[in-house]
Formats: sequence, structure tokens, C-alpha cells
Amino acid sequence: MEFHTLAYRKTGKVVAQLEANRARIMEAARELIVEGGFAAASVAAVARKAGIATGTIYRYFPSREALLLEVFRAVSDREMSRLEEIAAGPGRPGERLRKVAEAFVGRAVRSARQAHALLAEPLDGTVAAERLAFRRRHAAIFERLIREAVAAGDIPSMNARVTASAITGAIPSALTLYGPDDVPSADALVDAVLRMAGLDPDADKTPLTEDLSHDQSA
Amino acid sequence: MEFHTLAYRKTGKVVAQLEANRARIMEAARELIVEGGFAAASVAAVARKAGIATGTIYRYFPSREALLLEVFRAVSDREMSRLEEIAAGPGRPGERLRKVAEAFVGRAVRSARQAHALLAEPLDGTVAAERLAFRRRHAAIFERLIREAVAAGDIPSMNARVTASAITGAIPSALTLYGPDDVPSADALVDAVLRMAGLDPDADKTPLTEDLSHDQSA
DNA sequence: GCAAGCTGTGAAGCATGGTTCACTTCTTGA
DNA sequence: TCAAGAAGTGAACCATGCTTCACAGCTTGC
Repeated sequence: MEFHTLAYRKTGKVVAQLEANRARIMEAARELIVEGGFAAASVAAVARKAGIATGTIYRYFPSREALLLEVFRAVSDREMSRLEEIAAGPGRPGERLRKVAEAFVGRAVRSARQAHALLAEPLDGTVAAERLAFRRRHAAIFERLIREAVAAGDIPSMNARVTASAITGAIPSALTLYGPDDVPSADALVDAVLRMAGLDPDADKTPLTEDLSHDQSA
Repeated sequence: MEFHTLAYRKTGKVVAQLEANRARIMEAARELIVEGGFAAASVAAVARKAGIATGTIYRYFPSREALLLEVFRAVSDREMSRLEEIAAGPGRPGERLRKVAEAFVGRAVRSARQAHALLAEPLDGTVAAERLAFRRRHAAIFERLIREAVAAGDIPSMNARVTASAITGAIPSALTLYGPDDVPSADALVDAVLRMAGLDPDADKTPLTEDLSHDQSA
């Protein structure tokens, strides 16, 4: 039995403060990663950016690795849910495939630096494994859609898993080879992805039904 | 003026010995990289594998970085020349595109571990830059072939650079996502690449002589 | 055989950067 | 105000791994 004669107990205000700090640390780490890659997110740098002492980091995370992992998860989960949502949405499989590709590419092109960190930046240890899992989830989305599209007769028969894996890598690759300044054309990249999936990019360019030109890009 | 009163001058035998040692160091490094990635190629490990002392490495290379760089160059140049040779060979552009893709994929699938180290393994510093250059050369080969193929009417018009960059990444991605044990089907991967380039993989599966109706998209 | 000069050695030096910890500062409930 | 306990601090600690260096050993030409 415990005698609650404690002179101190966490109060709501403190708990909120702690959570805010935790969030601030993660945000600082995220920004550093986006700016300069995982290597730039040293414990000291994160602490400085978050406005706290290095040791304090360890009050919130057991190790640098754990911190980076959590940041990676948070960011990638956000990205992923969006794609999964689209993939599970309405419309013909071919159409959804196109939409997922557009979302993926558009997002990656728009925030190229973050995409690069998430998808291509060299990284170490546990985070590398997590990234592989992340990319596998990407691939899984495409694989499923390809299977559906084949079954629906939207695209010719093909090895869905290989194609999906290839698509998953094609997008970050295009970003990487162009570099963070010189960004590839999102439209052209989507077209390439669609061709790989066996769809004619020009087919439903004007889907009469609804929508119209939805992006600008040159 | 130099008085050649030297009591020692390198003789042929010694020079050969030195070159052999240099080669052995590079080979040791290469094997370690293939087995366990660049991280596994520590100076100490390379020395042990080459059967010499760590310090001796520095008689042959100014730094670890320089050693790794040279190894990377040697290996990637070998790979690259092969592809460039095929790309510059005879045949219709579309045909050469197919052959280059087959060579690239085949080689990568056959020695998946080395391909992974060369193309996907996380790495640091100068070598990372070199790899980017290596991949750009890959992309350049595809880009040129795509342009030629478009000009020849073998494939529909497309953004050659984006497509080439995408292809360049698609291949290692497929390897990475499958893992080193479970290797993807080379045929299926080539098919995916060809589709991305706008070629019908089933078109000239049996290239009787040279060409005939090579089909014009579905 | 001998001196000059090169190659081989591996333990010590050093840089980087994650992690710890004794200590200070703050919050809480009485 | 006070004591208990938690959070914050940052300098010291430590692990890793590249690099250096003083020295031993070998080759060569005389």
C-alpha cells in the first residue's frame, strides 16, 4: 500500500508542459533532418534548436535512435495515410492508381527535401529498417491497386509485385537525380509511373466527368 | 642536378609487389563492401582481410575515403562500360533500350549484393557524390536511348530525362524491396522498365529478324 | 657488409558524437 | 515556508574508428 503523503505529484499543467516539450524536440529534429539530413540531427543540434540542454533530450527519449525513429514514423505515417485513403477510395482501379501516383509524386515534388530525407537520404541502423518498411507499405499500395486493375481489365497482366516495387523506387530516384533545386516535372513523372503500370497517360487526361486540370506545373 | 649516388632505387620486382598489394587491398575492400556494405569496410577490417597492418593501408591510399572511392569507381566503371557499349551498338533504338535494360537488370539480379552496395547501400561523404554521378551516367544512357527511340518513332513522345531518372531508380528499388535473398524476376522487371519507356514488352519477344510490325501501343 | 632509402607495423593519438550523472532549479501539497 | 520529488543542466565520460608516427625490417647499389 502506498501512503500518498507525497509532496509532489504531476499536475495537469506540468503534464501539458512535458508533452509540449516532447513535441518541440520532435519538431526540432524533423526540421534538422529536412534541412540537412539525418546526420545533421545530432543530439546536441536538436537540443540547441529546441532550446534545451542535451541531457534533457534523454528525459524524453531513451536514445537518439529512438528519437529519430519516432520522428520518422510520425512523418511517414502522415504521408502514408493519405495515400492509403486515396487507394481505398471510389473509382475504377486504374483511376485510383493514377490518383495515388499523382498524390505521391505531387507531395514528393512539392516538399522535395523532406521526401528526400524520408526516401533517399543515407541513414543508419534502426531507422534504415523502418524506412524499408515504409517503402514496402508504399509498394503494397501500388501492388494491390495493380492487381485490382488487372482483374478489372484496366491494364494488361503483369507481375504486380515487381512493378509496384519498381514504381516505389522510380519516384524518389527521379527526385534524387534531379537534385533539390532542379525539380522534375510532376506531370512527366506521373506519366512515367502510369506507363509502367500499363496505363496510357493520355487516356483519361480529360476525364470529362468531373474535375479538370488540377495542377499547374510547367 | 641530382647525383644518382642512391643506394636504393625501386626495381621492377618491387614495383610489381607494390601494385599487387594495392590490388589486394582494393579487392579486400570490395569484398567487405559487397558482404556487409560500406560500413563493414573499416580500415582495420580491410587490413585484416588483406593480411597487412592497418598503417600499411596508408602507404597506398591517403585516406579511407580515397580507398573506398577508388574501389567504387573501379567497380562501377566496369559495369558502366558494358552498358554504354550496348547502348552504342547496332539495332533500332527501341531494341537497344531493351538490351540495355536486360543487361542492367540481369547483372543487378545476378549479383544482387554488389548491386545493392553500388546503388542503394547507405554511404557517406565523397562516395555518396560519386554514386550520384554513377547513377546519373546510368540515367544519361537511358535518356539518350529514349530520345533516339522517340525520334525513330519506336515509342511515343515523353519527357526523356524524367523517364530515364525514374528507370534508373526503379531497378535498384525492386532489388532493395525484395531483399538480398528473395530476388525479383528479372524478366518481370525488364518488362516494367520497357513499359515505362513506352515499349510493349511482348512486342518483339520473338524478333524474327529485325523488326516488322513492332506494334504501336495498344 | 654497409649505408641509404623505402616499406611494414600496430599501438597511441585524436575527432566525433552519443550517453551519463551529480548537481541545480523548479513544482507541488501541506 | 518547507520538504519531497521531479525536471533541467552541461561538462565529463566513453565508444568507435580514422589517422599518425617512431621504429623495425627489407632492398638496392657499391
